[in-house]
Amino acid sequence: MSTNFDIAQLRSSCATCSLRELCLPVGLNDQEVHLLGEVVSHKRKIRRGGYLYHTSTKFQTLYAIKSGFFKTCILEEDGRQQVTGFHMTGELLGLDAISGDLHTCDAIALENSEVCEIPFAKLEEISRTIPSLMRHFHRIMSREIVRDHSIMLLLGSMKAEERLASFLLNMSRRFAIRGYSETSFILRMTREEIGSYLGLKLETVSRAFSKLQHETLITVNNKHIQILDLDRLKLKMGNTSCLT
Amino acid sequence: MSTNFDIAQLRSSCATCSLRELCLPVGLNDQEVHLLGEVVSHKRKIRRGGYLYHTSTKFQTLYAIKSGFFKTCILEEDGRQQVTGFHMTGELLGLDAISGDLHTCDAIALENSEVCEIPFAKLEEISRTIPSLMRHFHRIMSREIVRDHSIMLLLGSMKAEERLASFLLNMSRRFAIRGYSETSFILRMTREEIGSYLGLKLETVSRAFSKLQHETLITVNNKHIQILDLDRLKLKMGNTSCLT
DNA sequence: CGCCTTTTTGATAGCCGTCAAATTTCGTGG
DNA sequence: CCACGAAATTTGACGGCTATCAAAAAGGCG
Repeated sequence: MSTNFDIAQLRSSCATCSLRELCLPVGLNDQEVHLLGEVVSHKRKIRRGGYLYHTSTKFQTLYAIKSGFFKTCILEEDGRQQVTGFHMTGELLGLDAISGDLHTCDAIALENSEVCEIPFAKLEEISRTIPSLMRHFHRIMSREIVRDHSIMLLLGSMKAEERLASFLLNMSRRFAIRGYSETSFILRMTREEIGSYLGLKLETVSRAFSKLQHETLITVNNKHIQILDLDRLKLKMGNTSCLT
Repeated sequence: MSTNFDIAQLRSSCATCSLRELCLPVGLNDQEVHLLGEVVSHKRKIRRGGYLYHTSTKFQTLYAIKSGFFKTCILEEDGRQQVTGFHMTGELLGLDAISGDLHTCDAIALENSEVCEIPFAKLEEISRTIPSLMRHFHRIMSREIVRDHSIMLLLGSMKAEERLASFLLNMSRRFAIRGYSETSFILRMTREEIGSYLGLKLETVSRAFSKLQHETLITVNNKHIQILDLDRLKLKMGNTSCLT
């Protein structure tokens, strides 16, 4: 029975996870990954539309997305709302909550999803003995800051079509990294959610889709997007670094 | 002579720095602060208009602002530019560079300034033995992410006047924390830089200043701003959390 | 299959960007 | 300390982009 238990552990641990090279374990050796796996043993399933966490609830664990797709959004008292990000497999959720021990946004599943729970106190603890883990964790936080800066550039200086092109190229690249097609994919979010993320109204997003389609840069079939000319789409947005 | 040296060390170390409660040493005991001080011994002066670092240069050290005022901005190949932040004493610069070992923005002094150099490798090293340092460093990075999210909200959903009100309230609060007046201060940056930060053109910023002045919410004398009614100014921006 | 949500498209209005010119401020050198 | 020129700021007029309002069409879930 001990054997069965070990196998189950192994199965669900970081060591054998297909996302090992995308997620927190990047750069760790086998022994280190094993240690990390013991900290990250617990998992959680979230149904489409369900909340992974709510704003203002206590923060104790980070979450790594094992499968599925999430959005995070902030909601102000006055009703103002904004999607701050869309999140795919291997990405970490909850980094914003470290600063105040409370979640500062809602995380909502856009399809049935599964996450790995990473108790933050334990992560800090073991990262003291695994320098490469600490370093990679710092890189992940820093990358989030860089991402946010490029979204600020987008929101501050791009027109609707440029924003949408930028968004599609970003999606394309992230799908490609995960082994999916970079030119044909299904968007999990609504036009309204895209608009909130890009600082546009849903009608403007819809119009921008139509415009890009008329210019034969993409094909739009509701949520199914096909990119017909990646290079020309990149030109659209002036060769900026497209939401790194 | 050994005595003189020790005194000099002490003088320039974190232990006696007036920003101890604002900066990296928050939450550390005397012994820990002393250790940190040895890592942070080197300082650097930057003249107004000078660069602390350039985009794409190698990253090795973080900087804590000892005195003065900085802006950070990203510059795209196509000429698109955006101010990503204004930075005051006690704040850390360079966090964005951790992810790729290269600086992703320019940091420029808006007045004669002095910074403390924090070799990042050494910071990671000693934070392994000082858990409270590691924790606070994580909080600082996380806070940067939260700040960026609130700027995204601002850029994505606020009108010009609301953005400016939000910006002024943010400045006000940060001056107050540092012991300066929260209702009367000198802005170090130009209208164009404010506009770049807020996703507006300089003329629009100027008009928004005039509008707020006509409504007797503030008094504007070029770079000198006086806030006449903090509460009404907060109402202006719909009680959002004003660039936390 | 039917209802509800999402998306598309059109018409109109308002905010902000652009262009322009006058005025003030600031930095430099005499 | 003053004077000059460059830079920054303010204000006006106009146009374009996007929000808003509205209605129809398409898609999805029970």
